[in-house]
Amino acid sequence: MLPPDMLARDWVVARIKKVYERYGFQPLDTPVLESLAALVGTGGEETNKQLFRLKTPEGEPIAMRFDLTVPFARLIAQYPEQLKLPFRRYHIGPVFRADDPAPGRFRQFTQLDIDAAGSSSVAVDAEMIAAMCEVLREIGLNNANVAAGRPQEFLVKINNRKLVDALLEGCGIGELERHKHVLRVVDKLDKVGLDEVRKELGEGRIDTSGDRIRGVGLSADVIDQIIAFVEIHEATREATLETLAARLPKSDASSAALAEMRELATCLDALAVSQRDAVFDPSLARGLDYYTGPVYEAILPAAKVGSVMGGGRYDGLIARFSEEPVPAAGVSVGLDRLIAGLQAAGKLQPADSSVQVLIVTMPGVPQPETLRLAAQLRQAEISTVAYFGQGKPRPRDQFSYANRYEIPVAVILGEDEVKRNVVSVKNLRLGEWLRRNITDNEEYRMRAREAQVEVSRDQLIETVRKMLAWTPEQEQAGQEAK
RNA sequence: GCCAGGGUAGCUCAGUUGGUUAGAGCGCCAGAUUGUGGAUCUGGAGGCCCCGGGUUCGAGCCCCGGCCCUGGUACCA
Repeated sequence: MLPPDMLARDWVVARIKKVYERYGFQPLDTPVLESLAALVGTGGEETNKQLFRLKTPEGEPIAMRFDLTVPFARLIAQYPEQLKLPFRRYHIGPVFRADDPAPGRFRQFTQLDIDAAGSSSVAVDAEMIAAMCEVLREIGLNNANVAAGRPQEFLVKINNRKLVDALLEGCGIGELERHKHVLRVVDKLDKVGLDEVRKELGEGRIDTSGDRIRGVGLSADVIDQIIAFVEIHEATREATLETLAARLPKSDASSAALAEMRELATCLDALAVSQRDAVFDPSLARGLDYYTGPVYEAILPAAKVGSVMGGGRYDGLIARFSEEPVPAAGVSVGLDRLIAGLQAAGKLQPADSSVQVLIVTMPGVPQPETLRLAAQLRQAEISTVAYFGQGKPRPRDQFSYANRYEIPVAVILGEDEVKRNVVSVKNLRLGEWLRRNITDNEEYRMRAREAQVEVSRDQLIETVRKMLAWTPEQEQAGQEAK
């Protein structure tokens, strides 16, 4: 990964960590490799196939982790003495899936997870959702102007496995396989639309490429019931719940699920999670098999990369590693996908480097002079590089270099400057701005030094700082003031 | 797996009914400009036209086979 991508990535990671720590999650790390037994069977058949399998030199079967949730569950189960519950941690690291790579889908990618073990309270789920929204806002997305007609920049969808289960069982669909088939089809709602989903739940349909697609084969009234459930979109989470309550088949399971969602709604309100940022969406279906309650997912509507964050409650997972059942909930951020999405939405300004100052030297200037200058700038926490390229250090090449790496300020140290104990400091962005409309070579060259001042050494830092703070807008305002 | 579209310069792509020396833009390098970048102008480098076979006087282009990529879709009992 080259510097422009790494700079963007580090920026995003730093923002996300800040939010996680604000919510009281502590950092933690685990090995990339886990014993195969720990990973198999935790995420359903799907994930078993996606495992990269290996062997230790001793012949033990191991595999590379496909997410950070399962290693977390293993950890909680393994150290009951050392970890006092409830326990919450965040975790950043690479995960691996032996899948066919697709847009926004990679074989190795980085996840940034938060998880909380040892509480079955929906308050924890609400905090997960609040943290998701806050992360997305912290990296520069917001929905504040949606009312004014601006597009939705992110959306967190919330559903509950228990609701879906109650619906399908109420419709007489008991078997797990058909259950999953229905969810797979419903998941396509955004992509293919209501009519196509309706067909696929019944007899099947012919898709745009002419392929026949096998349907689930449900009867018309069951399909109607599912569609009626899935298409509910009210203005608030509370209103969605009311409509939901009216349309769900009555049963103990459905009233329990509804009660849980009402409580979640109350908690979200208390956390001031905007109705615009996070909605109840009965059509949300999430793949992983271990979810047992609320599930959540974040999308960036402007980018077609799929979901960028996902999570939910998995009260049964830790029990697979220990006698003690431990309830837990968590959220994963697919970092690479999130960054791809931000870029697609034009929300990340790519930078070529984070260097602030280039020291431009002339032939005949002793290197120790240059290094002393660099040290002075670095002392002041200014990121500085001196040009030590091959060949004669022509100033033209050095300015060209600064331009290539978007270094905003040049500090020029020539024989003149050394002799008189001064430096020349040039604001390269201002220089570009001043000469932006010139097409005549003569004039262009004459105005080469316009953005440049000569200062004594003890004014250097102050001068550089001012230039770093420069923006075209500020320049515009200054000009108009005159 | 299936359907569709691709594979030509570092990148994005053009390439006429098959015609001899394969192009453009961007990028890169150099010069105009020996202490001043990005603008402008001039010049230059850079190609197993995916691979193998075939048709033809002649193939980047047509035919057959393969490989790879992209999009869509399915399967993952």
